[in-house]
Amino acid sequence: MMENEIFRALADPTRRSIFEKLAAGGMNASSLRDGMEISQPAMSQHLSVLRKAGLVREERQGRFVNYEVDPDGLLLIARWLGKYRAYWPARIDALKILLKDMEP
Amino acid sequence: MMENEIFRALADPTRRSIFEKLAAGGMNASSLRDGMEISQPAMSQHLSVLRKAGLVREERQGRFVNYEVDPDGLLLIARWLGKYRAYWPARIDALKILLKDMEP
DNA sequence: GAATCACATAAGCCTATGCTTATGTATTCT
DNA sequence: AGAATACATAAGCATAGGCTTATGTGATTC
Repeated sequence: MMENEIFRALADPTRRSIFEKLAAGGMNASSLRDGMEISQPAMSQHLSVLRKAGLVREERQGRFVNYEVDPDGLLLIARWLGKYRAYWPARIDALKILLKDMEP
Repeated sequence: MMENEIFRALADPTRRSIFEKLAAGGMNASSLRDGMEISQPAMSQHLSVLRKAGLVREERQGRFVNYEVDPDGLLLIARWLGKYRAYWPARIDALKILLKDMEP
């Protein structure tokens, strides 16, 4: 799981939508498609990209595969953001406090 | 400046390198190229993408153009990350405290 | 004011990427 | 066992994205 894969995964708006949907609660690939106008293979491919980036993880349940947000990916983004804390605007200045714990 | 432009800008490793270099201190486009094996037009194009994404801002100084990190872009990422605070791993749990201030 | 410098833009090429249709692979149901 | 369901993978296509070479533009220097 690399920084590069994460940002490339999030560069696609459809994938960010999928991720956002999963953040509201884990679900299987079919449920994810509901109301999304996306083909089954396209969804499968997007989930694969998200999974390889560490943003999402899967768990087989019978013939369904349940997907959920993987905190590991979010941690990497937080770390990336942390590198630039010197430039954070004042509104998130408080973040500085916790950054000590975030350093690799 | 949109969320989409930000993530797409950061999806390219060269652009993340440029951004990281700028985070160490503002400088002009030529200085940015030093030790980077990148053509002048390529650098100019990357800077344009970063600027349109709100990650970088420019200031003309004579015939040089000085670039520096734009905190606005970072704020957007922080906001995006904030949406998923429920999934942040324990190590950045402290972030929750400040999130009240980050909400739009 | 002509040459030079710093940078931006244009046009074209090549690869990456997201989609489609078709097919493969588990798992469940009858 | 056979059909159906849920999903993954393969192959092909069309567009997007990053690079290159060439040229344009604004500022400085001689």
